[in-house]
Amino acid sequence: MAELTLEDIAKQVGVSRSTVSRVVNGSPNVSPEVRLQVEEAIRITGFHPNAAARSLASQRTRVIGLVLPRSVSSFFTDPFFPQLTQGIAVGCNANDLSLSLFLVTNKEDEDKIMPRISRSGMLDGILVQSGRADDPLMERLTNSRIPCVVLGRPFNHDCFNYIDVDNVKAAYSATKHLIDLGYTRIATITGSHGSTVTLDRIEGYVNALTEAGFVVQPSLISKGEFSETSGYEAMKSLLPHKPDAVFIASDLMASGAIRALQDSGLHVPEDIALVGFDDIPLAALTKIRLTTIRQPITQIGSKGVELLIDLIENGSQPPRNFILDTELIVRDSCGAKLRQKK
Amino acid sequence: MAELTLEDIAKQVGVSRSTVSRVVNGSPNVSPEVRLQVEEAIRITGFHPNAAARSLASQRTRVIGLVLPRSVSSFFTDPFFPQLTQGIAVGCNANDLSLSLFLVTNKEDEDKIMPRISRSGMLDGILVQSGRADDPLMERLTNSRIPCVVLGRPFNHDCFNYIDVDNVKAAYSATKHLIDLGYTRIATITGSHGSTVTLDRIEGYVNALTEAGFVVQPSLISKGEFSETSGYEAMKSLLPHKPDAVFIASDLMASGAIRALQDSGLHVPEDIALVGFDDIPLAALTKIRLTTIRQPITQIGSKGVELLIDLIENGSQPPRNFILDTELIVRDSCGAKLRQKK
DNA sequence: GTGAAAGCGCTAACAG
DNA sequence: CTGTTAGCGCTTTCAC
Repeated sequence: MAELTLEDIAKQVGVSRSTVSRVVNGSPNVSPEVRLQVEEAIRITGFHPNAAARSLASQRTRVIGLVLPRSVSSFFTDPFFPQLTQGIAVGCNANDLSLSLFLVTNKEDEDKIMPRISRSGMLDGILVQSGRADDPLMERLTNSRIPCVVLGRPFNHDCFNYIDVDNVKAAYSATKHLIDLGYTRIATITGSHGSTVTLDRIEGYVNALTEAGFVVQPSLISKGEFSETSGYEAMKSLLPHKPDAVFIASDLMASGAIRALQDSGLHVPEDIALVGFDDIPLAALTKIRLTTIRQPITQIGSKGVELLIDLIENGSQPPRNFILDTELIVRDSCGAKLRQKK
Repeated sequence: MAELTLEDIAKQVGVSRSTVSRVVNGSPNVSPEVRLQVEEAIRITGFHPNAAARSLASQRTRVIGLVLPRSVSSFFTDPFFPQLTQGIAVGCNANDLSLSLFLVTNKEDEDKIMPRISRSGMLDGILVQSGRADDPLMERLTNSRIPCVVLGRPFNHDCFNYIDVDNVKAAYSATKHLIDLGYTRIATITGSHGSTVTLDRIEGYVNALTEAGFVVQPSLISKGEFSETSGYEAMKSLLPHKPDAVFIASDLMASGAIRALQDSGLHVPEDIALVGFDDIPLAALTKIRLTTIRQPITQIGSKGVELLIDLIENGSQPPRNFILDTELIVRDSCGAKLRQKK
């Protein structure tokens, strides 16, 4: 069976192609009787308008892109990204949008994919997960005219539409929680170097310490890069400096840290208390349940879709942003249940 | 700047639109000099052909879809899916294809998404992850004419193009490994009810037991559904029946099983030996490193893309399939290092 | 090797 | 409220 066209339906009902088009697009300018007839014909035949022709004529594709840059090397090791993707997918489904996924794995990908993204008219808008200070992708994207929402805080946040959580505040509250529990040598394991999340979370950590009158000790700040293994290594390197608590910038790294502690014969939270970040499913399932900062990951995704749709329909000036709330989830790893709050 | 068209480039170089089109599409029928000039003009202007117009004229979109049905509820809890997605993305990048992601989360999604997938000409072909016996999606997909590759073994595998591993053989080798190590009360935790992976893995388990002269005991077969929690529950329910080893249909469930064992004060592998399935990154990172069956997850994805491209270009009859190899990865949880092989 | 011309199936003025 | 008429930007015969 050859694919049906508007014309076929029009002929069948005895109206013009335009009328059928109006019905398909929900235009009010169609008489009820005609509308019913056309709808019936469409239903019976299973007609579905051709997407390419539609896009060509209307300059709209109803497709948005999700770009995960090279810096996101951990698409499948950290549940954060799949969960974000899921949130976006749900938002797309709800709005009759299709989602195109661009996983950039190397420089060649980037060079090949970028023009397709920005110049071929294939996408109505894009979502980019990025918080790298120096991501070359961001610049290329800014130069293109395509509506764009960043998931995470862009380095130069005045120029972008973005969705984020207040990482400074969240890290502050995590660290403050440890301070309030009476810990005095509070370390931190950071995220990847150069990303805004990492900078913000360090800032929150420093703020809390400073506010409480502690001196920030560089030896208690250990660099991770969001992977489990990096959490393990970072924890190991922290041990000689005898921290009694650690704020860790992701749950995945926290699970690595726990592994390092186990290997060293130390107990959580008795010997060292831990607070993580993200609240991935794993956090509640480890043997020592993780106290952590919950991010509304799914909502970041769906809110991003919402904002993007708005930009597409109403223009993107001036840049807007939404800061979503985080929540401290107290479980076992912080030792709150063993200690007395001050 | 308005978007450039073929015509603009043509005018600029002083040739016809057709010639530019030929250059863009790598047709051999262009003189070297003209080709060079056109290429130069394209490079300078940054011209990129309009995807919609191209699709409309050529009936090709260079977009393929990845459909993850409702039954895949665990897109972000089990690393299997993200990893598969990554493999597919890499395959797409390598072949200048775009990837459209359809995460079906409920019945409404399915009804809305399906016609878009199969009738709107938006996709050149699709990849479906599915192994449910009764997935309604599969039937709808078969009825549509769109080239389709199933990732996993479809229930009625004669009718489909698919990529899979030999789950029967893999489960057999996992179970056989436990038998060879001298265990005598070997249990299994299965995957979700009704999926072909689950059936196949049970079959392999039964085969190994039978071959070794063991009687298959229903009380030693516990139903999971691929989630961590279900692994935990399944292990708990197995405990009263005193297994000395368990073959578990996924690493994620295995990690749940380990948690259950820890809660019960039992040690792996001293009290109970475990073999998992998948070899997700986590498997090598748990405190008790998991012996498991490694699936070439990424390759399943990229091979799927490859086959799909072939179907699109050369037709899909007769149905073809590729069965990829698995490998038993011996680590600590099976107790191989404590026991003497027979 | 190159150009002219005819669509691909749809939307969007515009006229009635 | 409805039909007519132009395209949207490209591919693809078909002549030359």
